[in-house]
Amino acid sequence: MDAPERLPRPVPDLRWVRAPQQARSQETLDRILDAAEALVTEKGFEEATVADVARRAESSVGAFYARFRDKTGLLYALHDRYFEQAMATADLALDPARWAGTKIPAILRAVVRFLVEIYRERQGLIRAFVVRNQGDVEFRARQDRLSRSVAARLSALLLARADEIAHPNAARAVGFGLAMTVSTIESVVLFGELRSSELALSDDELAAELARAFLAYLGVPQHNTLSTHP
Amino acid sequence: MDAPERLPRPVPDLRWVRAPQQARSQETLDRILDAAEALVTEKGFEEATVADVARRAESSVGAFYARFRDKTGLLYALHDRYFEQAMATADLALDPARWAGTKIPAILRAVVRFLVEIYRERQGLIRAFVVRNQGDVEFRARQDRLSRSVAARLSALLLARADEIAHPNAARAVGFGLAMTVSTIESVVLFGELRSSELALSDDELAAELARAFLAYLGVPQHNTLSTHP
DNA sequence: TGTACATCAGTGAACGCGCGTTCACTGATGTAC
DNA sequence: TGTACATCAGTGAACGCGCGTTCACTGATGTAC
Repeated sequence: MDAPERLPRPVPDLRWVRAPQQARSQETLDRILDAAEALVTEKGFEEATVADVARRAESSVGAFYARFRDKTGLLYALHDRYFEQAMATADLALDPARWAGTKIPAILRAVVRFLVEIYRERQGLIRAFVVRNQGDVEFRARQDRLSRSVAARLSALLLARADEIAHPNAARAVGFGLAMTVSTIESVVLFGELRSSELALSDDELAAELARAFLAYLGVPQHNTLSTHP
Repeated sequence: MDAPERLPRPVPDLRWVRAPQQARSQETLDRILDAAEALVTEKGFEEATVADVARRAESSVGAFYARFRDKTGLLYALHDRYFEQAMATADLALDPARWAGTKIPAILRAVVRFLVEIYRERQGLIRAFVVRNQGDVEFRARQDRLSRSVAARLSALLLARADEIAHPNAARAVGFGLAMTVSTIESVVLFGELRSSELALSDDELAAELARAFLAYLGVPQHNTLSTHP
């Protein structure tokens, strides 16, 4: 769920990183990646200087370039780590077995709340990715793979319950509804839309309204909350 | 509606521009602003060089700095022009008189379609503003003023018809629904979300789905399209 | 167990590029008398 | 109607700063014999 920590460290399938040959350099690489993630989280990718990263990792600029082709390679490597975690998380969270016997409202409420939580927890890093999407086609393609995979899993779950959906085109509705949800989470959580208005919402309220909207859009009847199973 | 053209040119309330004293320099300023808008539209603000702008305006870098404190002043001036137009447009489009006797579904369908059109027409410029919002607090405040004003006008319109709305908190629903709508338009139109997926939508379809979602979320019954007045 | 040599890692000063900003100078417009 | 002077506009080469990237060099680790 909040996966950044100590997984067996899925060394990012190294297209963006020159493979270390000794344990020593593997450690350096780890320190660089961790330092970079922290800095990018704090100040964004453009604002995080290679020298910054090196210093924070208690390494050196030269060591950095021994591992990465260029500064972009770093962001790609960070995205690789994130990508692995996110995919694994989505697999778990959207596993059909897990939701057997559950109706759409309960599923969607849980999923939406979960999305809000993840975006909140990893705000800085995800923001850096989203910002990068503007203008880096290659990078957008990678993000697309992730969101499409999440969409596919969610679709499978919901379309298996298509009888609850009144929208004339259930497949489109699921996809578009998810897109609306994610877009809104991005504006609100990542970029603080609404923050200063009298409409400021807590994360719980945000999740509740998003779920309500999604369900209404699908045309799924919403029993006035409360019961999680019928 | 597509207002960039020849309004009496509301010379941007000149906090960001040093006022010209002669007709000649006024013309130069106009050329610079037009050139800048074109370039920013094409390549974004960061990517548009001061030298680029000067060249395109058939002016010079020095002339540029005779008018603008710095490069940022230029974006602010462009936003001033846009802001004036957008406010005027919103005033017209959301004037209560104009919608007297019309029910919520017809209003929302029109407004959403209109928003999609505007974002499509002025894609490049608006994208530049949105991108700038990430990281320039001052700038975000300006954008906020605009969106809040639009929200207020739309709220007035819809809350006057609150009896059509089933959502338990109509005011919040209108505000949040608009936020969802705008966020989604930004992702889809400005940043090409969904473009490559099998979910790719035309602008008409996008507007239709957005309106459907907004109405469903508000809890406004949707007579199967067709009739515009009751 | 030691010695020689090759490769891997790491260091940080120096380089260079892009771009915003300045500045010394030329020309145009306006005003005074 | 002209002349002198002040201010406004405009020009573009030169400056300087930030930052990514390179490179000559030192030290550590591994391998051969």
